[in-house]
Amino acid sequence: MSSEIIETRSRILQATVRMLEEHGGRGVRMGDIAKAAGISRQAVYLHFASRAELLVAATRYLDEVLDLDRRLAPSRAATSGVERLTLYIDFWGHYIPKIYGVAKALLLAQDTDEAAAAAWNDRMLAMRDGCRAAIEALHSNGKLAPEWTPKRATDALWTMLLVPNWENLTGECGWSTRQYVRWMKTLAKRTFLDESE
Amino acid sequence: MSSEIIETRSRILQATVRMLEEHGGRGVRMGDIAKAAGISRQAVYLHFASRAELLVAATRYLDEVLDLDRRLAPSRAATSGVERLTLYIDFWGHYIPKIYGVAKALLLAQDTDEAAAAAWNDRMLAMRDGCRAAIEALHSNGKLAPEWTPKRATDALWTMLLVPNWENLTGECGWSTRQYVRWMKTLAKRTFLDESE
DNA sequence: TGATAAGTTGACACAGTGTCAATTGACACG
DNA sequence: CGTGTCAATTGACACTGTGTCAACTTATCA
Repeated sequence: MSSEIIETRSRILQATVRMLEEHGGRGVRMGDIAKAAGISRQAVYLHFASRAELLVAATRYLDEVLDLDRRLAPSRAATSGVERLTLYIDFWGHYIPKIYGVAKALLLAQDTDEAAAAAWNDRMLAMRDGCRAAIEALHSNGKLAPEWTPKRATDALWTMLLVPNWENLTGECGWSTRQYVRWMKTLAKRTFLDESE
Repeated sequence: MSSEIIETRSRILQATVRMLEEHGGRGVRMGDIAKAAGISRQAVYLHFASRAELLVAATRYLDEVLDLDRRLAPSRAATSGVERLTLYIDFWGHYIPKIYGVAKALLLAQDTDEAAAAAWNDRMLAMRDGCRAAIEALHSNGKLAPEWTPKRATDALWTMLLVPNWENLTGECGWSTRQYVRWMKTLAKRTFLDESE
């Protein structure tokens, strides 16, 4: 039955997400995932053509489970540029830890896997688009500090919000995600906001 | 002769650096390096026990060739905290592109290789220490903005200067290293400097 | 009863790292 | 002149993980 196909498929995806979260995205093999899903390694290949494809599907699955659209809604509904900016940072900052395992695995797979690299890239470009929208909103409110063009401000905001920055601050430096988010908001406001008036 | 040993060893290191630079640190195999050095793959193992060890040696070799100490001297000789901070960013910002190939390879090897992960970590901790010294200098000048403790300011500066940020801005965003350095300096001054007085 | 489709088992190709043993070739020393 | 030493070579091989293939099982639907 097709409902069983779907069931197995999502058991695999659940197992993938769980394993990657548990191991910080490192050293999780196809066989480990299969075992965690209670099926044979080969059965995984009946549903996903390659490890990269599985990882990509897992990120999509996570987006769905975590209801990405609902989380994005507040920043999209913001009435001012500043609000949009801070709400977007809020969203993304709290989203990173939830997807970190899968994201890290995808990031590491870039080394050997062209498809994984492309998928990660796509993902980051989507995030960039959120940054662009926030900066654009600020700009059309006339609140973007004059030294910035929208393009360069987008570059800068995007880079600030990259996963490795969160990873370093919360991992190596011991910051909480809450502290991370607070700093990113302050930094973004100080950097991009035109205070004159 | 021991001079020949040294000669071969450094031919390997040169080849390693060259190959990694050419390929952005990706997909360079032991055999490729051997071929580039004009010896057999096995001969590489006569000088370096593993790929990770070779990569670590290559970073040390590069530090020597590029005269790390000389480059570090200006910031160490700075007379004020602000000067120390900006000169350190100058140093590091211009150093990254020179070591990028090797650094990226080490970063990617973290996935499979424990030793590579440890080596990269060491490296980053050394960089952190430079950040700490700059922040400390600022602090003892009474110029560190009051909302920062030295530890948290060090965390923040260190994270800002991480390789992936340079990678993203110069790679994906098309910034020049000069633009990158300029922005990092501005950002650091705005963020950490106490302007009151 | 028989077709279809998911899943299982086990074998295998392939790439890349690292190991091992036997051999070559140069050079130094008595 | 012969001998020992040592870097380097060649070729074989173990190991790990991904991905493929073929034969077989099981359940469901018609």
